[in-house]
Amino acid sequence: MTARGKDFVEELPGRHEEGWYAALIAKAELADYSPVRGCMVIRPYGFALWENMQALLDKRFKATGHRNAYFPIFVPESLLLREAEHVEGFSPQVAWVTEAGGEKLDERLAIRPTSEAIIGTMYSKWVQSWRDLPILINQWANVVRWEKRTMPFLRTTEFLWQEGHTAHRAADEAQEETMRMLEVYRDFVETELALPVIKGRKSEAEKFPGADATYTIEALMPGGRALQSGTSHFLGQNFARAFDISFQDLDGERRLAWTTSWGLSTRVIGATILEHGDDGGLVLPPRVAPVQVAILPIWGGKGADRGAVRDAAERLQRELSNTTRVEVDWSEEKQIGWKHNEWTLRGVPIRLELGPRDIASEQAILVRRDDPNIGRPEKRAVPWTSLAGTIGRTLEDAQSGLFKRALAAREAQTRISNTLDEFTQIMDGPRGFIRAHWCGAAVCEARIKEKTGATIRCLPLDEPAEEGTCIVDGRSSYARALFARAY
RNA sequence: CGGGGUGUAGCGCAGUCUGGUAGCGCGCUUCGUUCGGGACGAAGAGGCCGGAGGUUCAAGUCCUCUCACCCCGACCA
Repeated sequence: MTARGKDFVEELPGRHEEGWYAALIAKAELADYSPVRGCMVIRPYGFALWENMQALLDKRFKATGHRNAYFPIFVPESLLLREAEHVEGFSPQVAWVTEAGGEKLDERLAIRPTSEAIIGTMYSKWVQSWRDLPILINQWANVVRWEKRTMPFLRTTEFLWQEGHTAHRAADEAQEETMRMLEVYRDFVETELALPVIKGRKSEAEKFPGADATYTIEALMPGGRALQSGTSHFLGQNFARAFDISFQDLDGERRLAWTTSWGLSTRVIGATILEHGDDGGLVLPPRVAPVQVAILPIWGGKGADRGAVRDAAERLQRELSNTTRVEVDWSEEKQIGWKHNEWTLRGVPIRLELGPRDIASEQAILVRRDDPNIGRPEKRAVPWTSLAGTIGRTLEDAQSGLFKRALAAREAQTRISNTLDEFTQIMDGPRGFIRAHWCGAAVCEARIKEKTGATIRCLPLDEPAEEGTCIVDGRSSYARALFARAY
């Protein structure tokens, strides 16, 4: 690496250094801090990433029979108070509107921290007969939760997400829906974001306020901390009871509906950045990258034929744009080294260099962002005629490569522990996932959290049955729980 | 909300102890030379020193109060 190249890398803290994440978000222009505490501005490049994620997820929602709708951002206090556990869980985080139109409001309005209350109220009006069920609705929205400590994308006061809310005639149907959407999340996050996750059920202490059961997909970030990346809740009849979502069944009996809710937020953008990024900056999974291929024209020195380079770049852009998201860096002032670093920082999966020498031999130089050798990656000459095919295969290869790399990293950071002492040592050191026996008692869970900072991320669904004893009190356990410090 | 830290040009910082004309690097503008991994020269533009009050002939610097952000904890998608 040249001295200059090194200077560039030094501008960005190393992958495992303090400040890497925040500096990267700023430099790659994903987001910026706003004048509002804890709220960030998602900049066009970051928003394009979110739009790609939305499109891929929304397609899955539609394919599983859901439709989109939109509900108000304000929730009257009386509605929020209907479900006891729900209020208790969310009230410390709620922002209230108490005054509007120059007058104090008779009833204050919550800015939604989640929409079960307002949606449940509407479902109550819409459901009369068993024929009205199921209701399968999703909304893309913003919500506000007054967090004490914020971090771009991972935890912000206002964030964007989607929340699905469904109502069903029977418990098993709602339970199936809960699991179906959990699987949709797993598939989305693993396939599109290349983030390996573990599906599981939350413990009583960690479940959604008001739910009978909460299911989650948990990812492990490079720092050895877990990130809850999506949740699906089986709400039982709790909300149906609170909001009177009832219907007359086939047999003439009046019954309460069974409901579910599930959400995934812009937090996954943070997960994608953390998981795949490196010393050079962002590394975006090709399937969601706003720009998949960056064409970097090399204009050549004085007397070089810039027109020929321009024509070739235009031609390649036109051809490739049928199958990929291509952008040409048309700037003529910046030098090629600058451009390389810029597009590296932005995580674009493939860069194509196109200079006078390449024009002569009708080829382009292809460089992969996922090449671990950031400063001087492998450069491959590809003839124009086979470029589209090569790029298609390379993008797929990069996508699966990112997933495999992340999976291997997670496996390397997943440990089995049979004693609390050993558990504590791991949490004081490398952290990561720990699979340990737990008797199911909340006090034992709390004890582990107090001693190590780790919480039960989930009780993995595919965890094999295994007789063991709780690492805290020694009582019997029949499967290992998954522990980690959380983001 | 506790504990620690930082606010000075777009960004990164020095100057504050010991009060006396606002500095440096990068970036930006213009011109010229360069151009296959962050080029070079010349000339420029850009500041209510986070905010409010106070002390003083004089405040970036001292005092009081505030606000914001960052890091570490407790709370959380």
